[in-house]
Amino acid sequence: MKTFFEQVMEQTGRVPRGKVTTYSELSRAIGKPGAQRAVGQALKCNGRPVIIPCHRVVRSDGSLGGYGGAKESGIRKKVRLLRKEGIEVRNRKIDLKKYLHRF
DNA sequence: GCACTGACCGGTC
DNA sequence: AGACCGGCCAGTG
Repeated sequence: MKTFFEQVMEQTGRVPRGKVTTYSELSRAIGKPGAQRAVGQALKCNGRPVIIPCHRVVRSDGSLGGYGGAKESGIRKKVRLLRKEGIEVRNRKIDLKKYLHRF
């Protein structure tokens, strides 16, 4: 049994390019619905966005949520990465109906 | 083991 | 649409 962090990172890495997932869906995929806060902890602590594409994780309402470092700065980069993957980003929000990846 | 924290969520105002 | 509130969960001191 891996740690919660390991599970989160693994699932996050499974999100294909051009799609996104929510903290809620992620927690559900791990088998702990309602552990979205913990999921956020894992992503912020991973400290390795290189091997873990945390920019593909957004909030359930479509807002980007957060990212490492300063809010705006991190968000800015996140938006850029998402757009690069072919995801339409409108004012820090995305269309979950189109880009939400289900496990 | 208790208390506080946080890249959250859903509902309400 | 933006702001507030209470509730959940794992990590940390």
